[in-house]
Amino acid sequence: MAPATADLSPLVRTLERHAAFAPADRDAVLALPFQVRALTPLAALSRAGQATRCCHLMLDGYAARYKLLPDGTRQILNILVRGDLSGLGHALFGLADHDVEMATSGRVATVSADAIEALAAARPAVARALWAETLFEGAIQREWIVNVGRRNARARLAHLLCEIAVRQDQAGLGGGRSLDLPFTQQMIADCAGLTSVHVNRVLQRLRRDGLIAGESRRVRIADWPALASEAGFDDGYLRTPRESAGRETLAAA
Amino acid sequence: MAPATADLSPLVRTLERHAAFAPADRDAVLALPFQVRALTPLAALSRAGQATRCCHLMLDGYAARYKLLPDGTRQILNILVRGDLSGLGHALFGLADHDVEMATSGRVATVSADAIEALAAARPAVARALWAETLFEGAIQREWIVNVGRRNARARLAHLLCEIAVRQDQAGLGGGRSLDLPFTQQMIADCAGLTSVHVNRVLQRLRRDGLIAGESRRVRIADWPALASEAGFDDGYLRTPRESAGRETLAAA
DNA sequence: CGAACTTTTGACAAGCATCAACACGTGTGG
DNA sequence: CCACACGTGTTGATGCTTGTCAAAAGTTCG
Repeated sequence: MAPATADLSPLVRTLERHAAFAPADRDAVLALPFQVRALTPLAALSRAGQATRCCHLMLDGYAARYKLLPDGTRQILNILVRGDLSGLGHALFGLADHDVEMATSGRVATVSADAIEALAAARPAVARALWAETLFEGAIQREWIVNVGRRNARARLAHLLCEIAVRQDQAGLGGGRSLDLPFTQQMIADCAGLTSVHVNRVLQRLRRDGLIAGESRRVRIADWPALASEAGFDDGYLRTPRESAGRETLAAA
Repeated sequence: MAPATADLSPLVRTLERHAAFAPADRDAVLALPFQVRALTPLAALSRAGQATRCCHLMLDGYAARYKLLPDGTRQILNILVRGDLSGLGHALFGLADHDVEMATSGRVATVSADAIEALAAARPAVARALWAETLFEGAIQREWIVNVGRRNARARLAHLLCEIAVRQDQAGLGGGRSLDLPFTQQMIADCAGLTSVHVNRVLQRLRRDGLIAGESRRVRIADWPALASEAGFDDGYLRTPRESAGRETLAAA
């Protein structure tokens, strides 16, 4: 995968979506002390109930936040891609309220919460960007509530694929509409609040209808307009004001 | 209802859950310029797509954030009670990505985003509290994803009632476990991702089983342990570290 | 006192879950 | 190198949960 970019530049990229950074801001972020770890699937970044004072920046691969219910079912809350921060809240509160673990193999950079808080206190632009990023994550989570609450299985999966494709694209990963999703159908089911059996059937239909292509674990979006339309997908919630003003986006193209 | 407490003290109360305030911090928050408005049900606090540079503090009554889907269905994303801030994200981004409107009559205090940002820039404790409050709202929204994604209708409604009861209690409103919910069943349905017909039936069963009491629009929790148990309700996500350390909470009692 | 909304009820349909196999690929150890 | 175990994907049969449609009864408010 991504070569030896073992620095915090993905974080700079993420934060600069929200606020204008002076060179000194950029340098300050890049100067944060961190530690890179290569992880395998299922490796934990946070465990619910665990005390913690550090957070994690995704460098490669995918991670998933989720909550486990008493009956053993699980609900995935978000998929983390390159540039995403895991556990900002956990770090600030000192306690994790949900689990985060790797969905694929990949690398993460671990940063101490103290260093981040100190940086936020010292540099207003960084503080504002961190706050805005937190608000931004909230917008994504609200869209997930809508997804599981008010869309049927087909639209839910379509929406999930659209969102991940756009977020991948924004992270500077692979070609916009293609999607190399190494997720099991069980994991997709846990994102959508469905069973893996039903996900299997709906995915087959989407494939048969020409909306997606590729065999399992290699989903490719074959017909973006149709998929986005069935999903009721509007990428507005994934764009920041600074971006909307400027460059072209995937969905608009 | 609440008498003439037309100041920003509910905001101070909310923020002090997250960070230790010096008297000067308190005073600075209370000194924010604001404007109180008495609103009737359905009055808008934000409209999706609308440009805005102010946010709203709930003083009395309830409001609801929601998103409308192309097919006309709606999904409520959160219920706002006294002390909650509406539209922090909208204000910071300058654009609303969802609707917020009053669910009952009540009063809100409107504050300009510029004033809040200036205050955050000037007082680190306030900035930190605002950031923490944003993270905190994220925790509530994650629990809503779980609720609509992985619980059946009965547990969803039970969970919703438990959450609102605890949040009301935390806001310093009415007696802990009693709940005076002036919501239509359609509104409850929009919170839970269900239809109003099904909500009606499930509510009847909860009443018949002795978990709740009171006629419509006057729900009272009759058997907290049983209701919380069926909901799989754990109030951990509603408590901040500063609180957990100290005083007694509703669910623990 | 009537209009508009909300709650309630019933009959029926559909979407999705559940259960239980079986197929397929991959990796591992004998 | 083969046999086997294991995780994952696939399929079918069946049934429960929830949605849909429609109408009646109750409520609120001008």
